[in-house]
Amino acid sequence: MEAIYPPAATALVRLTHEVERAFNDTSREFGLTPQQLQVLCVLHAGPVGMGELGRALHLEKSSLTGLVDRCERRGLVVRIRDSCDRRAWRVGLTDEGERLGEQGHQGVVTRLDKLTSRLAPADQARLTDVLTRLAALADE
Amino acid sequence: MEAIYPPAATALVRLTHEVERAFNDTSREFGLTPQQLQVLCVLHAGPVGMGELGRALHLEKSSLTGLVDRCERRGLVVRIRDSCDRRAWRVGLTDEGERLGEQGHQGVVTRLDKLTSRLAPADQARLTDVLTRLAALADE
DNA sequence: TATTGTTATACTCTATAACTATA
DNA sequence: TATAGTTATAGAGTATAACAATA
Repeated sequence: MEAIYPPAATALVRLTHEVERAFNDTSREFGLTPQQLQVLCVLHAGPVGMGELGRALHLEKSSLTGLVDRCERRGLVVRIRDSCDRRAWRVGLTDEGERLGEQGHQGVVTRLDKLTSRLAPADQARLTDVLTRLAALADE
Repeated sequence: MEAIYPPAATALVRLTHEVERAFNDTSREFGLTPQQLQVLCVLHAGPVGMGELGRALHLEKSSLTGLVDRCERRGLVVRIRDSCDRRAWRVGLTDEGERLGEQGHQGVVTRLDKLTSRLAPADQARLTDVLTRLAALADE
């Protein structure tokens, strides 16, 4: 697969596989799906509306309905009526969701750190610096 | 989501979303699923056995059977009997699979280049350098 | 006996279209 | 009329377990 990508894209795609692997392995370790772990990560910052959650995850609203349903059924999240708009819901973590989100996050970070820590310290600093700058561009 | 990751892992995860988005958008543009495009990318280097393909994609063998079935049904790949082992199959691209693989690859690269090209030239060089080194570590 | 791959089964994930309820 | 979210439906993706054929 590497051969057909130019350098920067090659490496980005290659590393994406590692991040996906970290998410797959970690979520499985805690009896979650990768998508459920994603939800827990997004909600760690606090409850959000379904619309906002869907945009964060790049999902159609009906896809999100199902995902939140399954998360709720597993006791990870709860739907709370929006106090201002009776059509809307906010989604927040349960204690269990908070706990698994923390542990899952830690598992992903640990796996990724295990990889990046093998770089020379100067390279680690450069990696963080350039990636952070690139991530900022992607956010604009 | 950013808030709970330390710098390097944060940016890696954030950029993974961009790569996934590039794959999602591109594959959709060509009427493929992201997983099917992945298969085309792996097979671009030449036919491989089911076992090797499964390892490359980190899939259980039964999952791969289904994925290859659907790719075959769409005319993207063909199964060819292994000449040495009558239990085994090799999977290769059809002309259509080759064509869509090329175009899909180009679409992903174009999207990612559009992002990285916004970095200063010196940063682009640093990005490629460090990411390539990190990818090499992940391959060991 | 061990290995290669498929089948059977059960979920999860996702999108499109149609719908309900509220704004 | 427009928006927030759900339901109905269909297909894709994945894993586990049991199985067939070959080594």
